[in-house]
Amino acid sequence: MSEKYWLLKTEPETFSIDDLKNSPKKTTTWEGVRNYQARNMIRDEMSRGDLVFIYHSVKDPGIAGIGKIVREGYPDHFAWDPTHKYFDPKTKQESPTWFMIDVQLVKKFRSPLSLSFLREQPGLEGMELLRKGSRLSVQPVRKKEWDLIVDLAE
DNA sequence: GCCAACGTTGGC
DNA sequence: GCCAACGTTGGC
Repeated sequence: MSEKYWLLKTEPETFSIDDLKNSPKKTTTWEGVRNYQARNMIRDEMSRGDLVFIYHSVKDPGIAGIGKIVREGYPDHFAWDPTHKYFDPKTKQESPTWFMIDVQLVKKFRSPLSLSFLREQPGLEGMELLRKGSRLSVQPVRKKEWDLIVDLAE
């Protein structure tokens, strides 16, 4: 069973790779995904040990580094907290709608790979991230794309 | 700030 | 089940 590769989006003004770096054990919960397609990947497909790119969206968009899934999908309890911004009144404790994972920092890139730089790279044309209108906050990454990007970062 | 792309909601 | 209206995401 080989590890799989993913990309996780975050808005750095909400939670950045530096926040992850400064977290205890460099590990954080990754909650708040409220999209069914992304939920399905978190709940059904991600495994402990899979690697993820940490992608910063909106402000200086680009891949900032690498993380590792250290806990597989489990119910996102923030959905049941009425005071929390991720509260979802429609989901029930008996049948959780939303799931979260725990992610540990593996490395922060010396300099992030910007979206515009990635667009220029031969071999990445088919990447979900680069598709016009791509909004998924959790995306699968092909092994060849993963390897190419890791090479570019070094 | 603009706006294209996309997901969700709700009337019918 | 269709689809218009609306809200959100996110690049630029």
